[in-house]
Amino acid sequence: MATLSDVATAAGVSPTAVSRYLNNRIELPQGTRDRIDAAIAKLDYRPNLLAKRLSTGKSEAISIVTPEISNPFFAELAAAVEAAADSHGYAVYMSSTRGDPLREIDAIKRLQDQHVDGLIMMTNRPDDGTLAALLRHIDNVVLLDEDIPGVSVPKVFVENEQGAYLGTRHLIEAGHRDIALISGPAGLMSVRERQTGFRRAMVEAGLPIRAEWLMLGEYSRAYGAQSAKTLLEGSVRPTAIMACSDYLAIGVLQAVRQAGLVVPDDLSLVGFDDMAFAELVDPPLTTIRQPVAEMGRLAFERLLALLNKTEVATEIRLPVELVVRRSVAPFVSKGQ
Amino acid sequence: MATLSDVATAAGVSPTAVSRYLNNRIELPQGTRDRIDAAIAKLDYRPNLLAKRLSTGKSEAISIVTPEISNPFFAELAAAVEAAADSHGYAVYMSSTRGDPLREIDAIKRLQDQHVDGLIMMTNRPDDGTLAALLRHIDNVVLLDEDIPGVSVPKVFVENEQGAYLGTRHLIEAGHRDIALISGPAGLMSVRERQTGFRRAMVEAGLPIRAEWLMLGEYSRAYGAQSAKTLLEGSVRPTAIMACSDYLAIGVLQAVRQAGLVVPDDLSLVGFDDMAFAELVDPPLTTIRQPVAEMGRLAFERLLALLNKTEVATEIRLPVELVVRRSVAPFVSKGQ
DNA sequence: TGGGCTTAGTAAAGCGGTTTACATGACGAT
DNA sequence: ATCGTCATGTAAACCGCTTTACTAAGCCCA
Repeated sequence: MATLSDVATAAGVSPTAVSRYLNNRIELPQGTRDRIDAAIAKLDYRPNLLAKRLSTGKSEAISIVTPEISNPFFAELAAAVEAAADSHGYAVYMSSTRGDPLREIDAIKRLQDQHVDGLIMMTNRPDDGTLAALLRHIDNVVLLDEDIPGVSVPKVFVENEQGAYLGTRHLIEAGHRDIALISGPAGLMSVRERQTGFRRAMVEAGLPIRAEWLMLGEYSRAYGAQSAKTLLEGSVRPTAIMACSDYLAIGVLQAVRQAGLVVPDDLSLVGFDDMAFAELVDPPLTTIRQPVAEMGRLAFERLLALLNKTEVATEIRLPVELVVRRSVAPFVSKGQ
Repeated sequence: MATLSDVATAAGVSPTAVSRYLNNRIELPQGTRDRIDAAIAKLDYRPNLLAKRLSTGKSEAISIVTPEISNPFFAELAAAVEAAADSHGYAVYMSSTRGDPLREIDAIKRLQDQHVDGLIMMTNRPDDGTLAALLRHIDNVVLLDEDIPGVSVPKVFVENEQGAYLGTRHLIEAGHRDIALISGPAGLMSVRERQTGFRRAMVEAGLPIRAEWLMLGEYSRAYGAQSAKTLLEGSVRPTAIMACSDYLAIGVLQAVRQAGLVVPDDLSLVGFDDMAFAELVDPPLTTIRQPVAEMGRLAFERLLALLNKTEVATEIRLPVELVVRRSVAPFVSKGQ
């Protein structure tokens, strides 16, 4: 590979001149410019990014940390971030933590190594304070999708409370009164907020909330199935379920089918996320759509602003919307 | 951040000693080792990777190029690669080409910039020779999932021919004789091979292959739906379809439903890939499973071997397997 | 004719490591 | 006493680029 010096020699100028010319830090007469351009073309010179980075201390790269990149929700988020980053000339490192806190910490350390300029962090487990402590002294991080309490960085979330409210109200409007909630781990912001939205809709409609119908566990298909099974085996059955993720909803769907029942005839169901498969399952899932592409793009833009020091740590909330498909049916009283 | 020199000063030795000690290139007496270790701990020294890379010319990072990271198939592949890379201390750059050849070329250039040590490349469009020409002079690339003809690098593919053969034979064994094939773009290796497998099964069973039932287009849901519509509207209808990707199969599923028909009662269907949603759709899809995790892992290992010069350019074929679910029914003749 | 201002550059010191080649002192052997 | 050898390191160049501070030459103007 040709180096900057090679180009300089070939063009009969100093390396400094070439460097400054390439970075628009100097005005050179046409003749000199032509000689440099010719040398670059002839030698097929391409700057060594490593050297550039070492020298400038910037890497023009960011890292995105997801719990699991093979999860379509995070994959879509990552894809949106990547697209935005790419359009600004930033490369993207990715890492899946697979729920391992150590790997989350690793990613943050990489950032400290100046390996990358900034970090977009997604997590899906409640933090015990470790992450918060680590992030407290770092200022080029953006939190996406889920909060880590106690750190003040830009955050891009959705209207979780409103989402659960919309979903629950949709069920209530269909005539349901006995509605259960299935959600993720208790410590998570999204779980708390969605629960609040659920409660608001129920209270507003004057409906009772049964403690044993509030299932908080994890955002997984398995937990959805298990919770649904428990609910269906209870002495009193709900007629509808608000599931706080599509994965949970899929689990419910399978458990219901296994019990020989049918969604929505025997049980109405609303999901959350609107992942690609939501409209492919049977029945197509009524769910709360998160603007995933928008979230990813915005997160990158916040980060970029942060790097350019034009951003203060602020929290953005993106709207969600109810997508009506076919997993909710009007309530028909048992007596009929 | 503390530097190597800081550590050396604190430990009362030269930077050389510290560097060599950290890289196991020198034997030092216990006392010296302890002083260095203490200095590292006290200063919280962490090596600057950029400097290290510039110096060694290695980046301990690879890049993975996918057509679209939000596509679960590629996301799973990427996740597997990432996991393998991570366990060997390699970081992973990701880029989605979104079908843009320019972005594929970009990724290769990044490699040449020594930005990364190696590249795992996935593509899903036939190459017009541009990529092949670019890759011809590069030796740290591994091709995954799909071929680029004319380049001799390690390749990790699946038994495409056998997969389509198994799927088609499964349909034949269920009594079907009128079987259509829906697949991706004509120029692709996987498409060619799967077509061959399909033909082999048909010929073996003495069944005719109708040219108008060979649909080659693209691996997308839309094309699956459109092809199914065409097939259903034809004067003679197939009773079964071999779809060469689960995305295609989903499209078929939707078109069939739209036509007021039912899978598998009116039409049997086999997919290819066994993506996560394959068992979630209605009916759960009988399909050909690709060992995605294995593919990703193996691809990384090939690349690693390549970097260590212990690998010759060889092509690996991974076995696929038929996963029977509920989208295939025995053929019942119309007369009944 | 010399002082100041432009123009068109350059020298050299970093950035933070790695690596090659060499140095110093102690010790054992002759 | 001297030589060779081993143990224990070190000096300095280098990776390829950026950046700060400086300079040489030319020109204008008084």
